[in-house]
Amino acid sequence: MSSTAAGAATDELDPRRTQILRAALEVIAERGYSETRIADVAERVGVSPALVMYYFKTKDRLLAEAIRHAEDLWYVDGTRLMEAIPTASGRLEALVRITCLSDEEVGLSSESWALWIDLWCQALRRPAVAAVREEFDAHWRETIRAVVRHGQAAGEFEPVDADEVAVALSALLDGLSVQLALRDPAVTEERAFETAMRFASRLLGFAWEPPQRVRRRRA
Amino acid sequence: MSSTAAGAATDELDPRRTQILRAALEVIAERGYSETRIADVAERVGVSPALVMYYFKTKDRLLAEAIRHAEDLWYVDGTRLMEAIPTASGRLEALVRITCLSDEEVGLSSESWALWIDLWCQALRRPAVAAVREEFDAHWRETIRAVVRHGQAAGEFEPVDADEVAVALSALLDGLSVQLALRDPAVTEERAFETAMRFASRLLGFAWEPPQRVRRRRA
DNA sequence: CGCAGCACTGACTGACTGTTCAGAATGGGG
DNA sequence: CCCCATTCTGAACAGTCAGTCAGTGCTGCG
Repeated sequence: MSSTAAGAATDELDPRRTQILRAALEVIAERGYSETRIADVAERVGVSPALVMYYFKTKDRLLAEAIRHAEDLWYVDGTRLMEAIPTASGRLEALVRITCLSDEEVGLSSESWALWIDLWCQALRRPAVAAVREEFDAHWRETIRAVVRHGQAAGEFEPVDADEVAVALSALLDGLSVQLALRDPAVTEERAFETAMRFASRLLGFAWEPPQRVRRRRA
Repeated sequence: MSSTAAGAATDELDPRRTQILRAALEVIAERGYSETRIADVAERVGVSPALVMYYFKTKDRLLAEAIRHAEDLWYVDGTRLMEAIPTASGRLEALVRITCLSDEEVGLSSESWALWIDLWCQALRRPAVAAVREEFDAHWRETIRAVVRHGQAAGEFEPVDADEVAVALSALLDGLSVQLALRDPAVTEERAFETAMRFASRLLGFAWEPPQRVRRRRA
């Protein structure tokens, strides 16, 4: 999943290290943060548990670095995809799509949202995790804000407060994603996508109509 | 906190039992679901750990019942408060207020949102918890939907799809509450409240202006 | 060759904690 | 007063797991 050419650069630095980090991410996604045992991670890599301790002095450190690693991967893939799109409304739609729809090329939605919720949960009590989370969220809102400003400069969007939009839209996306991650029957991926887009278009005053029942085109 | 006269009825049934449940909720809020030890709960009540096992055969069962207990408390307090308000827009504002603002008489916001995030996290993997969560969320959306329909019947709100509004508004509130629970500096309680209300009023087409800097009145 | 440094392991331990169990206290009914 | 059910406890058990440590194999270098 993900990180096709993304992690290549970091892989060069210390293959074993990033190999362990990736394994840790997989285990976290499967078993949850607090249920992740270093034995699991070691087994997945095919090494002894002691080696994991050799690279990361402690379990906390391993998990913290794994989370940060996931953050990096996500942004490398995400921003690359975004920059390929010219119009602001198109970019915004891409943003919404990668958070709501899982069948995209940037395919980390379903399981990575679980990881995201887990991150929140840990951030409640572990200051180290909280710092990563806040940083990540600030970055995310900044991304939205930039798209909004871009669209406003180009005359695509109305001149509303970009900060306000960023807070509101990111919150809405978070909330919808929680329902998706928990597979709530009341919130399907399409519904989440359309709800978020309707919200965004109304807020920013640009035209947007939901795709017809057919799988949508519109690169 | 909360449950002034609320838990009275259930307290009669088995005082010790509900005493343990309440203690469990406190510990969960402090230490987190997965870090909660039965020894903690026992100590808080002032009994031996074995007694906790005596009432609830297993730890999982204790925690599951504690969550359900919290759910009950929340709704008893919540609906009682809501029914005292006549207008739909007033009710909606009350809904938004009890989720965003912590200094209200229904004072479970700050720490109970932590419990809520924890609930999501556990629901990811434990089917039993997932069931409680889904039921709770469905109930919550139904509450919103009812208020919307009520307002539409009274001509306060525009005739938009009530389901759609319920999904969108509950998602927005969830997302904002996450930021509040994690004490993100970018999202203060007032800001969350105003953002949600602006969203709701725009969506439903009713007039709403943010309160002036002064602490608002308007019962 | 010999040596130093690195990646790596197996076996162990120490702490923690859910759970059990045999039995003590308590209190009401006969 | 005795009996029985209920409530409650202290102590021990058993499993799990992060973290340690002494030592092994390997590689490259002088």
